[in-house]
Amino acid sequence: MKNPIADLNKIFDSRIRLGVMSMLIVNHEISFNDLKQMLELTDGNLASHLNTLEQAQFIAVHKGFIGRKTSTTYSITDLGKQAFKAHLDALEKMINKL
Amino acid sequence: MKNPIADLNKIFDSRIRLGVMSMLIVNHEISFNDLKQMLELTDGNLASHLNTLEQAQFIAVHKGFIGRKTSTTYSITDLGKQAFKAHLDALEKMINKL
DNA sequence: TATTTAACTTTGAAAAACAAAGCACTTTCA
DNA sequence: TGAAAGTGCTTTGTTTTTCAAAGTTAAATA
Repeated sequence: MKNPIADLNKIFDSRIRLGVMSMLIVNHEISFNDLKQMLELTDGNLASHLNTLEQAQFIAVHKGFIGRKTSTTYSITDLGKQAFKAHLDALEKMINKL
Repeated sequence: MKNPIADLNKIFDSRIRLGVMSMLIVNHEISFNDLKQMLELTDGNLASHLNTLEQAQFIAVHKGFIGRKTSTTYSITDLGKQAFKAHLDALEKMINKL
């Protein structure tokens, strides 16, 4: 038998990063503020998790405006999509022995 | 829209505890040593995660023998089964927007 | 002009993860 | 018989991660 957790991606151990990714898979683009409210996080906490995901190049940041107000939005990258799907596959494999 | 991570169980954020539970769902009983080898962990690390799961009453410990050698085995409790399934449901709901 | 909002960064504390070593007990091997 | 090895821990201490709170910059609104 094989180590069932070896293929899980460490970046997605965090529920918050998992939540961000799952939201970005569904919604093409989401603002900082929406993520914050949806996941019920403080600014600093969200920012640091987004940073981790950006470092890994799993998400991309877009600085823009709504009217003249700044609005930062985030989207998933191809690499991020790949990694997330691989993680979900690993989870499934681990669990589908049920 | 609802917070997608609110229903995830914090105990299962850990890949190791997730791995232990997934193994115990499939195999009725597993020894300390087998878990250790399968998950590639040090004694201390495994023991502390098992302790967390035991505290939560998600697993039960059985001290026994194989021949005359001591052998501690672990099994999942009904509560553990419930909690794990609820976690998997939450994961699925989070992801099945795909 | 004062306040608010957005999106951070910085700081620091608390919690969690982890490896290594020690330990009690038993068994096996030389 | 004595040394080495295995099982299943606990203890210790370090590293990593998480997180909240406060500070920051810049623009918008009252």
